This record gives sequence, structure tokens and C-alpha cells, in this order.
Amino acid sequence: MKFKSIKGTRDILPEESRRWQFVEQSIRSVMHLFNYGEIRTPAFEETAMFSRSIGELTDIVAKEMYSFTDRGGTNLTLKPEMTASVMRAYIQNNLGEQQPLVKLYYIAPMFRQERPQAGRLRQFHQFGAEAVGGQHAAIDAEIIALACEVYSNLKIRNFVLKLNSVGCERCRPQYKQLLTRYLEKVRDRLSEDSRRRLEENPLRILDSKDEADRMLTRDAPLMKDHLCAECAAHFAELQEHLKLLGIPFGVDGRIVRGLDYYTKTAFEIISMDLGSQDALAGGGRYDLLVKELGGKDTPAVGFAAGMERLLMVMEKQKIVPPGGGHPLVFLAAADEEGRKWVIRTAMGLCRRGFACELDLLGRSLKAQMREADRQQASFVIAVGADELKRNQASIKNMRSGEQRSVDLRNLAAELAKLGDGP
RNA sequence: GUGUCCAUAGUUCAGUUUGGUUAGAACGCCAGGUUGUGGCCCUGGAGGUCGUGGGUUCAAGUCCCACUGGACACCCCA
Repeated sequence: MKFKSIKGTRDILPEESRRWQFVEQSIRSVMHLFNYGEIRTPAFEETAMFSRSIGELTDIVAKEMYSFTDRGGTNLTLKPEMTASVMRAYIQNNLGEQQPLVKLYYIAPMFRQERPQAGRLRQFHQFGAEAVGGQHAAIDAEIIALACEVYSNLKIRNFVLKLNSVGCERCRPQYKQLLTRYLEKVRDRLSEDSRRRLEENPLRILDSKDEADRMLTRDAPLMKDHLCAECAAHFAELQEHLKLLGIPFGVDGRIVRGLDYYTKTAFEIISMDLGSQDALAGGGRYDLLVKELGGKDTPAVGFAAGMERLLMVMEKQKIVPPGGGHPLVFLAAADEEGRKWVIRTAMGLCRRGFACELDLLGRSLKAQMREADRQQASFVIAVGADELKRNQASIKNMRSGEQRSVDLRNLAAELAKLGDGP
């Protein structure tokens, strides 16, 4: 075969896209109930916009972005995540000037050049929400509740909410020193990866999957125990709000988010039914980002969640979209006269709201019946020249096998009577 | 970027260990059995550069190498 979809990208064919549409619809309905409005941003942006907001040293920026130079010499990047773009749009369109708290959601494709594996693709899809303009913990709680509600609404089971606070620009540097001092003492016994992390991002060592690392860091100091008064109060308040909302959570002092811009709240929603990449959603507060991108000092909080991973969990949990759409009417022709009538009538029935199918391959009546069966048509209307002369057609119920003659002039009414009307 | 495993009809897979006629099955597809009627059944048919390229050999789907792609894991993340 000459052309193939490129590594880490794939086609979503009709059978599967039905499931996507169902999930997307469900997400949108929850988002709208929480009064979040949809934002759609361009597929690509200036590279510098992403690298500045996500962080030059993060894996995303350092080695995963799809970047290219366009014919005008501008350096562009396919969006690897959505928050940066949403904040850029928030600033550019002066959304903060119209109302103090702006609530936005999205469902969009993202691009990262990583090695594909279970639950990870190079083009993947995220849905998420951002609430921009308030620092109150009630907003963090709403964002978390919103994420959880999407899963509950789809009847997803076996997921847990893990919560942490990563502090702010005042308390985190102090804590980082404390942690580094602790880790330096056991440096030689850390895994190779973690020794590297010690230079780049010591917080990550707490999140290591290496058994030895886990043992070594069992008594390491955690950020949540070294928050400044403001961050500690915010974290406590968030937990109270979640209890108020009846949302179960576990505090996990080892959660570290991969992007530089997070402050205070960090959370993850983990599924037990996924492989190694088990995060369904992740998010948190980012009070410094809007200013970093050139806007006013504006606090914000949000989350991003993986569509593919959600679909994977649904498959595992055997959650399927409710039964298919319209009942289908198949128009079958026995001869040339019939074919002409069928073509004309199919258009007419479509306009009246009946889903129709007909033979476009010049096949025998038997083959048309087989096709109707394959398409799971509810009814077949069959005509031939002799019937047309009498203004009659045969209508067959494909479930019961029962067949009778009807007058052509009452066709739509007859179909509607059979319970298949629009 | 690293590692392990994998690649044969549309699909799922035999065949590779031990190299040897025209590479098989099931399902699916097409047609006939029923000259105007689906499903079940019966009969027949179409469909494969054995991922690509090189090598070993009298002979390669089968052995060796490289590449490409896939699955899973690491890193990291949705």
C-alpha cells in the first residue's frame, strides 16, 4: 500500500465514531449544565506561545512538539495542549473585561510526538474546561466536580480522584530546597532516571515508579506539609468544598503535574481499568499563566481529559451508546420502471424525515433484499412496473416478515402508521 | 529517545520449530439453488507482490540482516 496514516495517528470509522458522537454529546451537555461555553482555537500557534507557557524544560516543549517553519518563516507548532491557547484567546479577546469569571470548555485534537502505546497517540483528543478570573477554592471545586460529573454522567466506574497542592511562588522554592537536601543524602541509591530528575525537577522523584526510589522517598518531605499559610488555607478550603459536594477524594502528596504553570491545586483522575497510562484527566490551578502571557494578573483553574482513554474505559466497562438512530426504509426495485420510481421516492421520503436506502449498483431484487437485511432496514418497499400501473407497492416488515400491498399515494402516511415516522 | 514481542486473503488466524509441488481454514464478500423477496441451509466463485529491501541456499512464507509499521513497557503524560 502506498499511503498509510502516519505513526501514532488513526482513522475513526463510522462504527467507532458513533461512540465518539455519543460521548461528545454527553460531555457537551454536562458542560452546558455547568454553564461553560465552548471555545475553539486554531490547530496551530506561534511556537513561542507554547514554550513560554508550558515551560522550556518540560518534556512537551523539550522533545514532543510538532513544530515547523511556514513559508513566511514563522515558527509554528501544532497545539500539544489546550490551556495555553485558551489563555492566549482570553487575553487577545479581552474576555476578562466582559465579566469577572469566564468559564470555557473545549473538545479538540492535540499533537505530541511521543512513542505510541496503550492510551497514547501522536494525535489524540482532549476535552477540558478552564475557569478564569477567580482564586477562590470554590472554583477549583467546581472544576473538579465538573470533571467527575462527566464520568458519572457516562456511568463510568472504578475511578479515583487524587488531590494535592503544589504551593505557590513563595512556598515552593523553599520546599524544593528542603526536598533536594533530603534527596542528596540518598543520591547514590536513586535510580538513574531519578538522579537525572534531581537536577531537572526533584518533585518528580516522588512520583517515580521505581521500587527502590519509592522506598528511599517514603519519609521524604511533601509539599502539602510545607505550604505557606495562604496555600494551606486554600487547600483546606478546597477539601471542605469537595466534601460539601459529596465528591470522594484522596490526598496524594506525590502528585506532580507535568507543566510548569501549576500553582496550589493539582489533581488527577485515575482509572483502574486502563493500562500503564492510567490518568483519565489531570488539572489544577495556574494563577501565574495569564500574566506570563502578557495579560493582567489573573488567577485561573482548569482540567484536561483524554477522549481516547475515556473511550477505552467505556469499552472495558461495556458501556455502549443507546440504540441506533432512525429506522431505515429500503426501497427495492424489481425492474427499470421500479428503479426510476425508487430514486424519485427515496428523495421524497428523506425530505419527510425517513432514513432511506436504495440499490445504486443495479443489483437483482434478491441482492437488494440481502442488502436491506445487512443494513438492518425495518421495512422494504418493493415495486415493479405492474404494481406502479395499479398505484401499488409491496411493503414488507423485515422483523416479522409480514408483507402487504399499499396505495402509493398514502406511502408516507402508511410508514408513519407503522411507527417509523419522524 | 530506549527495551521486549509481533507483521500470511477484507477480518481473525493455521502453516515458520525441522527450508522442498499450484500457501490453507473460518467468518465476511459475490453469484446460483428461488426467471419479484432477506436471515437458516446447500453449491460455486472472486480475493494473497506471505510488511519492504537485501542476503544465505539447487530451493525461502519458513533461516540471517536492515528498514518500515504495529502492540506493550520505560521516560513522560491525556
